[in-house]
Amino acid sequence: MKLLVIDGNSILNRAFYGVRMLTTKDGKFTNGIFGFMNILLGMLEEYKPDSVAVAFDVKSPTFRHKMYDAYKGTRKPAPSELIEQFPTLKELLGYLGYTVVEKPGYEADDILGTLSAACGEDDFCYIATGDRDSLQLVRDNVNVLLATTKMGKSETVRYDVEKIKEIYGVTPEQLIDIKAIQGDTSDNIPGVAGIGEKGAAQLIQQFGSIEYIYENLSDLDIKAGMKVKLEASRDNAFLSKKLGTICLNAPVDTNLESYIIGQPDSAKAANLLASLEMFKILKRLDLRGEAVTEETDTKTVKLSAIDDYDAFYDTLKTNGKAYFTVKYNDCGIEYILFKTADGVCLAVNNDFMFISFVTDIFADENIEKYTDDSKRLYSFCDSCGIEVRNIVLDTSLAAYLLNPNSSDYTVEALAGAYSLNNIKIDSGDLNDFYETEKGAVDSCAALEALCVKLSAAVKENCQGALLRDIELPLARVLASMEREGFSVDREGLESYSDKIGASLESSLRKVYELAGCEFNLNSPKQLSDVLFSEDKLNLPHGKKTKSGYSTNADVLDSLRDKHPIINEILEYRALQKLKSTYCEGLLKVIDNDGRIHSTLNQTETRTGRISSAEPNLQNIPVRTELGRELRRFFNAKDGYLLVDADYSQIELRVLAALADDENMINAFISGADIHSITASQVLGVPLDEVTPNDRRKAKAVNFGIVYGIGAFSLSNDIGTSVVEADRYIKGYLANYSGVARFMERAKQSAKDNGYAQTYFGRRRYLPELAESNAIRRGFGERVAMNMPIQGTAADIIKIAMIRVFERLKEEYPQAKLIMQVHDELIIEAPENDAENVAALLKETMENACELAVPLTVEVACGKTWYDTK
DNA sequence: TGAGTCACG
DNA sequence: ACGTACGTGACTCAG
Repeated sequence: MKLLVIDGNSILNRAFYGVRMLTTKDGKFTNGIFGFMNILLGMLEEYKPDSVAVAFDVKSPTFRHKMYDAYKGTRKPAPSELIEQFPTLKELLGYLGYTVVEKPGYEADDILGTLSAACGEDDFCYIATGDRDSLQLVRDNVNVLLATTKMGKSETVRYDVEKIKEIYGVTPEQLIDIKAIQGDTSDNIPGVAGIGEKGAAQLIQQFGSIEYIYENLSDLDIKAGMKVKLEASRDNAFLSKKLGTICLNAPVDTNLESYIIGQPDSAKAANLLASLEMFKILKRLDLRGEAVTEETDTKTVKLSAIDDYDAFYDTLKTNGKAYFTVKYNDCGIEYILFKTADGVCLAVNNDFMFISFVTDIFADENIEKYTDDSKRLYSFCDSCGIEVRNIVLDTSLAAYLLNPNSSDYTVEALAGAYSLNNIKIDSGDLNDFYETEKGAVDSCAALEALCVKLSAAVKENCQGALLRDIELPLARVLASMEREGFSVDREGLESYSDKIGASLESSLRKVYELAGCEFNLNSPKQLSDVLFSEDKLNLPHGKKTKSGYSTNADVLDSLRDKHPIINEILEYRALQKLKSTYCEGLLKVIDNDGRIHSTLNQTETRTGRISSAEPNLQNIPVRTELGRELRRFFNAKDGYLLVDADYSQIELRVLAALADDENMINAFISGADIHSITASQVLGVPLDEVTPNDRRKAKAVNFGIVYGIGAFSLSNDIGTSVVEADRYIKGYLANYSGVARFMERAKQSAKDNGYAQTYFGRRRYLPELAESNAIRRGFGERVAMNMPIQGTAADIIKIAMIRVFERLKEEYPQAKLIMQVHDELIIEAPENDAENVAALLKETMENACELAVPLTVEVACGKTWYDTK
């Protein structure tokens, strides 16, 4: 019999602290269970036991923290986030067929000991724990699998008798004697006062046991000082040995047969895992098949090839709905899978009929389309002139609205999330196809049911309009923007790159000279060594990071006048960034058409913004002149101009409106500079007496408020004392009392609902608000205040994008929207249309949303992006 | 792969 | 006593 005995408390503890905080959408904490299952599954795969017992302490679990305990002499109770995971884990283990063993009055340790001792000659026992104390249980047929969590990755190390000998130089039983001398404050084991780890180990290595040592104490070759210590703690040493010995005869069932892995209750296990949103684990356990037979109704779906396109089209027309997924390859569409009432139907792109078939279907206004990646579909269809009409659901967009705190919106993941991944495929003649395209077929089989669930959930959340009027139409706009791309002057960028490269080299040489040595300046670690080591420049160091002292711009800035090297390093950093990220990075991604086509992600951010990647065109430099020069190479093609418009202070205006703050609303209506007005009101001075410095501070507070500011950070930002920063904030909130009330309301509402939301009903779930860790809870509160503001602004510009796109198509079809930078839109328009397009753009953006404050837009035309500012 | 840094709104 | 403003993406080093 091969037995795996797990110290449930210890492994769950390790897992909890080793895995980043995870929660389900409704706020249940799951990171410990997740880590536990990963460790368990890893062990099951590696050691293949036929019996499994999981031991738990019955008393409430504690958080063992040696440093803390050494100081306090007690144990800190485990946080509620961990405690609440115990019952669920036990339930799950039960469903999976593993025996949970608990005995009041006994610790998990004792159960491990007892079960391992119950193993006979023909048995083998693995003990899984994170606690080194259990190493004393190792025998010829008992190994300990010690789980350690290093940098979020769990690793288990197997200890057998030899490994113990190698590491500790003693037998497993002698570990008890070492500990009896050494003691352990966290376990209240006194040990011998004055002798620690090293001394204890040496004594036992040399003499074997405390019994032998004390029986022959006077004769042994031990230093006199140590003998005195030993003598003084004689009673404690024997007491400690007793305390440190793990019990081998706890009153638990020692018949190993009882622990043979039982038949899992697959349905319950699958349901529980699904409710914990652990789809990876679910998949790894492969519970799919059996889960179906139990309680959910079995669905077998037939996979067949469409042989008659016309007949198939007719059935779609009759239904008025088409559920489909598309597989693309280099040449276009490889095949399409349709989910119908009868099953999954395959249309392969292998004849001329196929294209006319899909063209007709996609363009058919009367067929509602349900699919999984509408942006890609629009993009492909645009590229070959196929119309796409009436997409009513995109699973990724719906799921993103339901919960943006996710990173995987594939149908596969979503089917898992909604427990729809238990559909069997009857592949018939298409067995070969199914073998190679299993994932796609399984996904399509779940598509219809998934759409039903997602639609219902969106409706329940009152997010139907958000989906229908914003996200779905936006996908088409983004597809077009990606396809259009941004024209770039390659030669100009190359020569700029050379120029930067030359400065970079000379800058590097100057740094080496000033440092008196050569090193890798790109390595913060090496730089920190050069700057702060006593034998190098020995500059005063600031805050520390995990791997040394920070060398970031803030720190360096404060050292500017301490050493001439600092300026040069900052210069080097700036140049290096321009060269590697912007010159080389951008040159690499200029397409054959001379344009850069970045990807605009619609389901990436938690606030509802879109993001740009490969390359990111939303962070092209603008704040320094040298960086801003880069924008000269982003241009309009021949005969065209760029039309660039950006919202003025959109987030503050949204805040004023959401907060319904009369003061702030009037400030915006007056049309004067908001930062100056703020300074004037908060300081109680007339508007024309506001100094630039006052304005600068007010501006910092205005920004900070949007982020859920604290006095500390503000003081850092504007270079005043924390006390003074606090005064600013207090004054600000007293003046804008509506804003103060809004912030409280936002926090309370997020706490009550579990999520923050925008004006348009976009949600962001905030499990952080339920955490006991004050730092993380504070973060949750700041997000609760920020998300409605940032998110509402994001919603507004999305609406503007859709309207601008539609109007351009109608009125100036040659002008194209090509870029969005959160509060800025860029159009490439024919020179002759540019002025009109500029007016259209400004008007559409300003009227995207009716708020209590006006939205104002500044617009400019130019040949390059640089020229539009 | 994660940490550190820095570009943008 | 803690750590310290929201949201992104890319590059580099080092284990």
